[in-house]
Amino acid sequence: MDSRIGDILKNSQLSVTSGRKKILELFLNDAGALSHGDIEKKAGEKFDRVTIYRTLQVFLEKGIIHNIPTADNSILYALCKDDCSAGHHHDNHVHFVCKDCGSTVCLEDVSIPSVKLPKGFTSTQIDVVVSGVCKDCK
Amino acid sequence: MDSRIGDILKNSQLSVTSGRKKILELFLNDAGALSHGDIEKKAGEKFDRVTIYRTLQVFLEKGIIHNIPTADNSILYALCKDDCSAGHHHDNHVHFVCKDCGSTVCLEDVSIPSVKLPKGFTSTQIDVVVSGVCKDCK
DNA sequence: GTAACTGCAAAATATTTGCATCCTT
DNA sequence: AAGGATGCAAATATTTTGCAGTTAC
Repeated sequence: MDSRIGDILKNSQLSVTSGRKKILELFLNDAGALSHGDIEKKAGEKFDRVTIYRTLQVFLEKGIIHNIPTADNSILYALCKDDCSAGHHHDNHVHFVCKDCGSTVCLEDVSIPSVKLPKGFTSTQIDVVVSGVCKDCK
Repeated sequence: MDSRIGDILKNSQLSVTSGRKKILELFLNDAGALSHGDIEKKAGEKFDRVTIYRTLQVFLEKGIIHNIPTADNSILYALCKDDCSAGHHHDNHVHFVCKDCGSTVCLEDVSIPSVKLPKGFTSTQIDVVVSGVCKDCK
């Protein structure tokens, strides 16, 4: 088992339970983003829908994961990088949604271009979602 | 009544009905984006939830409106520009979500910066959602 | 042992579908 | 008149909440 799992949970002052470990493991193994449904499937019917809801919510609050806005408005979650802390995301990378295989990946190495806002607007977060065809589906 | 309303519907080969006119009017009057709930409220209990669902879906298919991915994953819709046609959106502007007043507006005059994708990736659409404080809430 | 977490049941919401009726063309 | 659009009812799906039993620390 990945030693990072316990560390991440402890760092966020969460009890280390089997459910949380399992969900966290899914995120660590799967480079991409996962929806509630994905987790339910991949976890292998092991635990309750409700537990997944609550776990994802706690992870969000603690800054372990973040949610990704998608063009089709499905709800996706992905691991945050180390420099995310509770309530303060520095999630400045591009998300890519493949229209063929449906997977969503974080393009860590593509930096978010700066956006010039009109006078009076202040930005605290910028999400960029690119839709298209990924390298595996080409 | 705004003469554009009838034109838009006719151009999309849709029957001009009171429900569609009303919903379209809301979009034309309100510069920002609307959620299903917003429409229900603003329409003044006049028509059925189901009609709203179906109308929004038809508008989406015809390219009259598009949906906006938001950081909190609520579903928002906004009018498409003239150069949108059914199934082919050229929705290349930035969306701004105000964390204070909750409104979402399209920043038509802020162009989408180009994004360099890794080898093998092809993009067909880029959505940029900026979260922050708008000029009215500052 | 205590506080936190989980599972089950159930409630509250949201979305989809079928069908009869009404409206637009 | 014919086809599409609407409203109502009901079926599904999704998310939230309460509570009792279990587990982590």
